Amino acid sequence: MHDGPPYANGEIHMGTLLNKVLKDMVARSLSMAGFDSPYVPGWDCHGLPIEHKVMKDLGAKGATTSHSQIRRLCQAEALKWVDIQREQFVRLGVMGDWEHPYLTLDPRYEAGIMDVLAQLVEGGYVTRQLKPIHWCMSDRTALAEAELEYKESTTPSIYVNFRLKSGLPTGWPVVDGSPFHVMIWTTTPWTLPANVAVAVHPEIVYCGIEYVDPETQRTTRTIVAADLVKGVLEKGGVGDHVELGRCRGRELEHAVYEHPFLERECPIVLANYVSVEDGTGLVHTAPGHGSEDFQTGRTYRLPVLSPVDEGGRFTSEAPDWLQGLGVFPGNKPIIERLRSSGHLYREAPLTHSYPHCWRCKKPVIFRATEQWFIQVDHTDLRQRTLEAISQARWIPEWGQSRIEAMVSSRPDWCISRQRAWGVPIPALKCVGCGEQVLTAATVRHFRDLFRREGADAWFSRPVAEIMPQGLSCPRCGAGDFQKEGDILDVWFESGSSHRGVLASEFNLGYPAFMYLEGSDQHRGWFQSSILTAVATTGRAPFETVLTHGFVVDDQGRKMSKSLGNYIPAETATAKYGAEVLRLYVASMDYADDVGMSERGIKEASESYRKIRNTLRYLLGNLEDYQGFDPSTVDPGSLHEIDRHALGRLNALIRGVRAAYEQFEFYRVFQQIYHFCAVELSSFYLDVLKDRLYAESPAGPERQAAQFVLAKLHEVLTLLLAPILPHTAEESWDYRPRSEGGAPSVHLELFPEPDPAWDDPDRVARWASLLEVRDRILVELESLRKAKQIGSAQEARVSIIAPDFDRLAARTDLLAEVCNVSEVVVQAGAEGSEQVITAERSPHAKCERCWNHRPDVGRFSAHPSLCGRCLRVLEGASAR
RNA sequence: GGGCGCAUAGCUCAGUUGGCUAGAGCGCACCCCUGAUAAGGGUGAGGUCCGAGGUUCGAAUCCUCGUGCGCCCA
Repeated sequence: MHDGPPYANGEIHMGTLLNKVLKDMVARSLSMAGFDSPYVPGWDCHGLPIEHKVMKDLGAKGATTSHSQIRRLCQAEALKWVDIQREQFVRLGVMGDWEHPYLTLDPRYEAGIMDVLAQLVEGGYVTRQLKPIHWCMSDRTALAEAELEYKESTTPSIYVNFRLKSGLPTGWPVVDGSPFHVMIWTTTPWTLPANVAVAVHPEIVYCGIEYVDPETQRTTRTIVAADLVKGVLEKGGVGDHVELGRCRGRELEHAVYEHPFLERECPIVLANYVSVEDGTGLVHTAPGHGSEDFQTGRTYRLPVLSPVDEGGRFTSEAPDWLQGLGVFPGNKPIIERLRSSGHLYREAPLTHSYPHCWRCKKPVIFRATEQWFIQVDHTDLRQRTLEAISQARWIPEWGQSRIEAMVSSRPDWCISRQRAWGVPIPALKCVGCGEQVLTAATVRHFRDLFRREGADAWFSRPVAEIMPQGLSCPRCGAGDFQKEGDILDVWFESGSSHRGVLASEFNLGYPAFMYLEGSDQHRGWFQSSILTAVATTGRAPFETVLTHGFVVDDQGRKMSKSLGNYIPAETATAKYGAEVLRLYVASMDYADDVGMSERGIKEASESYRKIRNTLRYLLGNLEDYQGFDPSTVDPGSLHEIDRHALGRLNALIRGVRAAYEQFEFYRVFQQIYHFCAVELSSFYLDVLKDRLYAESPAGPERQAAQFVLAKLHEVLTLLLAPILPHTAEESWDYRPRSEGGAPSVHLELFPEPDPAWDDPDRVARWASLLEVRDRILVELESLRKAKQIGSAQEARVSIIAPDFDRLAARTDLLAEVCNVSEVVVQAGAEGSEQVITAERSPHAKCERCWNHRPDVGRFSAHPSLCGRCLRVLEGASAR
């Protein structure tokens, strides 16, 4: 069992609790099934949320605080939560090497990450490509989604006609001198220099129309989504139009248009995100300035243009009339240019939600920058990963199709982040020519450095001290370098745990037997782990992946603080106790989402008390059993019902062990609980009371019963141990000494069924016996309602049965299992119905055992006792 | 909008390849016990098997289309 590291930030929640408890039950049950089942917990310590928290605490000081100092604060923050969460996990009874967890900020772990990276670089997977990211022009920095604030902002909103050169749908009228256009809409005119395509939706219906522009009086032919024609023309003040043709978007694919102010011919492409909610249904596409555009660009191999520098000014790649201008001021000349060239259909200001920088509050832009990528299709990595996926076991099975779909369609993996709190990508930039040096040899050099000094060395020490000696630029041969500032995606870090934890340091073995996480990790950790593992080792880092659903409330809605259905794990544990919460987790089928509620926890408490009280009763009646050797009990002295109980216990052992093997803890719970409540509490233990309380304390009758009680106690305690570790341990401590065994129940193995108690004939006999019992109990109930009796012992049952011979032999047993004082059977006519009647016993009640017996009163020395009790008492006094 | 799932009693779960009046435990109601007592026992009432179509002699079960909820994307 390899632990997927939770994020070291904040209190644990019910989802964390669910995950950790399930892992613990897996690890403990495997241990008791005879496996070596170590568990090394881990924590994910780097990443934006922690850095974000630290920066917020720093406030204005943040801007002037050094990277190294920020990193020190982040580390303190992460370690603080590691301690808090560790305490909470221990409190939940999760068994693991808590003194030696793995932390992603541990230098040994960081070295493991570098080791994986070196191998990927060596294999040629790692490349540098342009990718658009959120960029603050004022702070000159990349921003993560969490660092954006969405506010209302007013921008120009323009409709532009791009002249179509070819690809008009067949059948549409072609007129010389009156070309068709495609009309696009955008609120960021400044991105038009980077326009390389127009996207349409394959299924949306588009209309070719002809209208007269009210301003220029020019007749124009253009294409707009059919649903938007009316609105678009109204906005432009156009009265009439003529429809010239209709087509689906897919018919427009590969048509070619001319860029409105650059010498560039661009294609119409298809994209599923295009909608008719606003605009024209045709989307201006600039892969350098938008995330979706970038994806579409990858599909169609479009160039990623981003003629904008760090300060948000147009570069020399932009037309000369824009160079040096800021992007927002650039809107105006672009619009004027479009107007004068006749491409502009309409312009108006629009106020809409727009992302702003969390720190300087200014609007941000999308700007393409160079990022490090892992190429998913290099040397067939995607196919090899899919193959590895098919060789792992996925529980539930649909997890496989889920991750397969994701891996099949995932883009290249961008592994660089422009942050402070993480493990650096140790790329060196040649001061002379700007070449980025990142080779397997340099990465391994830094791996060794990080192992010695930690990744902080990258940030705190000058490049000359830490760079490989004698390194020269492979392109220009110069020897001066500077450190690049990017860090690795945290998914790369945790996804490397198979190296830093499984394959080294902790001696856990590779691959892991199991990864067990929530189903969201099909996109997260499972995927980052298997990709890096297949690329570096050729195989999956796990044999089995078990996933669980999410914690929802009792109505199936997600838990959130704002909905008011949130149950804090910490307070629930304090209020109800770890064992109750563990039992609650165990009682539900985690493959689906698990519904949790205060009421549900209360019900789990009830179940827990029933189980606990059953164990307590067993122990209570074994009080004098210490030192007694069960092996001296003659199996022949066991009653029929004792053998029945042990047979049922065999069935329980088999059922529960099978459920553990399938990790179906709710079946473990259902079976154990049912056994405690139905087989024991309401039946066997109730029936046993006469022997336990009234028979001679050390006599064979009572000792036979105690023999069974000890067995029941031992088996139940062992079977419960993975789910209720504290309760089981406590119960184990009180077991009869003669049972021997390990000092802790958690060092024991699961019990085996004893074939001596298997008897198919007995099972059949008891099935019919219990049917008769059910009918007797109904009769007793009507007698009770009639106020004839209170307890069953006050009753005498008469049965008139056609199968007299079979039943007559069992009258004692019937009386025993029904707790009545007497059962009498009479022969009935052949083929007649069985008739059961009950009445108040005519006999006197024995003061000692409370049975109503005919011989009560016959013994002058003890007129209130029955013969059995008199014998017991005389035996006791004779001693 | 797309991918993957889930839906049987108030709750947690059964319900084989379609085949008895859809089951169990808990909870609930009522009753009993007072030698498991912040316990124990008994009886009983609870179901539009998410909905609508379809296949079939027969559907909780198979098919189609929906609805609701969840995770991941967009």
